[in-house]
Amino acid sequence: MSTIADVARLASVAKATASRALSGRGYVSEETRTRVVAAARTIGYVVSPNAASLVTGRTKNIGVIIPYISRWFFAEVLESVEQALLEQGYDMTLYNLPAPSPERVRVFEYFLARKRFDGVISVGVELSDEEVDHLHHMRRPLVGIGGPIRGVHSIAINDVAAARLATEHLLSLGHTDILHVGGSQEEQMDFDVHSKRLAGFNAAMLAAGHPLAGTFYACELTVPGGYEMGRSVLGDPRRRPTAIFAASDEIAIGLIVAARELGILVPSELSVIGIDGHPYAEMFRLTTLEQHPRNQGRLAVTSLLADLESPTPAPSAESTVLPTNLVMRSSTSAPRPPLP
Amino acid sequence: MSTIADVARLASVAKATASRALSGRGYVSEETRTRVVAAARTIGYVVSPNAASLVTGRTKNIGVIIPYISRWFFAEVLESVEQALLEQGYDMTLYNLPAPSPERVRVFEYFLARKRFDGVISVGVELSDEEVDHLHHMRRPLVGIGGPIRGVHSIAINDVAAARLATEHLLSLGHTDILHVGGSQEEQMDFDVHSKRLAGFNAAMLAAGHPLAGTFYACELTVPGGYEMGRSVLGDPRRRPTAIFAASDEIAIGLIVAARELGILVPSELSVIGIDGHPYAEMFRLTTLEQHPRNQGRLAVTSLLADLESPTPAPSAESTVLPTNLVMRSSTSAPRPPLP
DNA sequence: CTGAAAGCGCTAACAA
DNA sequence: TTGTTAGCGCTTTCAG
Repeated sequence: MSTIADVARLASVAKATASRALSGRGYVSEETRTRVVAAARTIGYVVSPNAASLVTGRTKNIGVIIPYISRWFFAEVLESVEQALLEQGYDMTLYNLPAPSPERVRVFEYFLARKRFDGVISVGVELSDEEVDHLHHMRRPLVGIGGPIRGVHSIAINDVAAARLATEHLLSLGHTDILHVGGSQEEQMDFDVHSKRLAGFNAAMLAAGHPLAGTFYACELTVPGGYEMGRSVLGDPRRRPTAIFAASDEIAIGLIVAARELGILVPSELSVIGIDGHPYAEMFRLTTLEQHPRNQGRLAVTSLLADLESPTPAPSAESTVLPTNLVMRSSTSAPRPPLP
Repeated sequence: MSTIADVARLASVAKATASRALSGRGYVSEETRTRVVAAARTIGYVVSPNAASLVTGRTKNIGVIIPYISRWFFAEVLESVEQALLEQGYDMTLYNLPAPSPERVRVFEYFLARKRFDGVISVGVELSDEEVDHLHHMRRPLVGIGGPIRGVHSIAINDVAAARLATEHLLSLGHTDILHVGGSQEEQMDFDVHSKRLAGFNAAMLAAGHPLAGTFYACELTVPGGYEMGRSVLGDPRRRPTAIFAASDEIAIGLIVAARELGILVPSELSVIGIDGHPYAEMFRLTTLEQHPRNQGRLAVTSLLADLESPTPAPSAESTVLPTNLVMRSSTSAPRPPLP
């Protein structure tokens, strides 16, 4: 593998000049620049970012921590982040951390601590005070997606408001017998997403004067999770609701599959609304609140790289939540209220 | 950020000794080792892998190229690769390359060319001769998943055999009117997966003496893709098959959703078999050939790291295909032949 | 077993 | 505009 010394020799200049010519920093005459570039091409020279970062302190590498890869929302965020970073010439190093674990400690204390990254994006991970300190201690920008992180910018939707909006949509259609199927209140996701969505649902129901008793069912936030819950809760025609607000599209899809198996027509006999904007929504006649994960990903990258350019004094105490766009997408055949 | 010099000073040893003590390479008395380690702990020292790799040539970082993140199979591979690498103390840098594009060229000529990686794992990407040369030129191990790569080890299933096996399963149940829904023959995926699976299907059908005309339909390899195809091909009762072999579980799921919407009972009126081992298989009464993506991922990592330890002389001309386990998983209610 | 010194590949001062 | 020099943080000879 050739070094910049080889390039310099071939172009008959000093290493420093070759460096300036190739990196674009500092003055080089147009003529020598072309000579250096030509030399680099002929021997197939590519800078060693390791060596460069040793002296510049910049690695052109961003660390990303994320709890799931195969859930739709997270996969979309990841794709958009990777794409945005690549466009800007950055590498993305990925850490997949499903739950608090020994591995997680190791990632924070070892992997993230080695000045290998110019910055870190934390996707859907609620960091402990200690972890935030660890990260801040490195004096590198940090951006969050999915909820606030002390002292840094983050991108998130307002979960309470989203849940409330979704529920109000069902209420406005005339539904009164509405269920919420969401994540377990005992096993919270990070940022208490489960309880926030439940809170939004409850608020809307109470405001409309409906009782809350027996309106909430907890399941895993996956399609099979929603399916199982659907089988058990929709089986009994007497206690069957006319509408369900699901905490995620994946749950909603599972519910719809179960409903159809039980001979319940969706949406005419059962309206289902979810959150995310999942690409399967249309084929399942699902109404959903789009969460625009790709936008969130790009926004995070933009914000992080901006911080890198001009080290903004980190927002002191509270984090900045940039609310994302929330668009209600009604599917081809809109949910209908129960026939009188 | 503290350096090894700080540690050395605090422990009253030379930098070299501190280095030996912390890395475990070279002789250090048990007593000084503990002193050095203690010193490192107190000031929170973590090695800079960049600086270390500059002298050792090892980066403890593996590059991964993958065409999709949100498709189930790829997400699973990614998760398992990341996990296996982390266990071994390696970072994973991810490049998401959906299609041949200018971006792709840049990744190979720039990002992968900068000796930032100890090795590369290529998941489901068929590399051009030029790209393989690029990679080999770096004299770093390379492992493939999904199909052969010239001169290196790779992990893959036998697509022709898998398709044939799936089709034979349907034939053995007594089906004669079988369709294959798979990827377009014009827009091949890498490694010609589409045509291989079609070939396997055709072989089984011919062997059983069935005509091929009108048995193949092409769609996108996604759930909505399968759904659309299902709507159009299952709509007409006269030309409806009794069984379908889908090239992927995602297609199969889409087909089943469409079938159910059209009032076709699955599996009693329509048997569907797919490939992958998707977690939704059971709830959709789908029979599937498991492809064990997580095993493939771990196998790739093991193979790569082994190559790293003892630089095996690359398998000269042809690549080694380690066939993966192929298990047929029958769902709760098995596909049945058409009633006579 | 430990220390001193050299140097990995590169860029940033500073001179020229 | 270019060259010289120093040094980023670490590991590795090579002496001791």
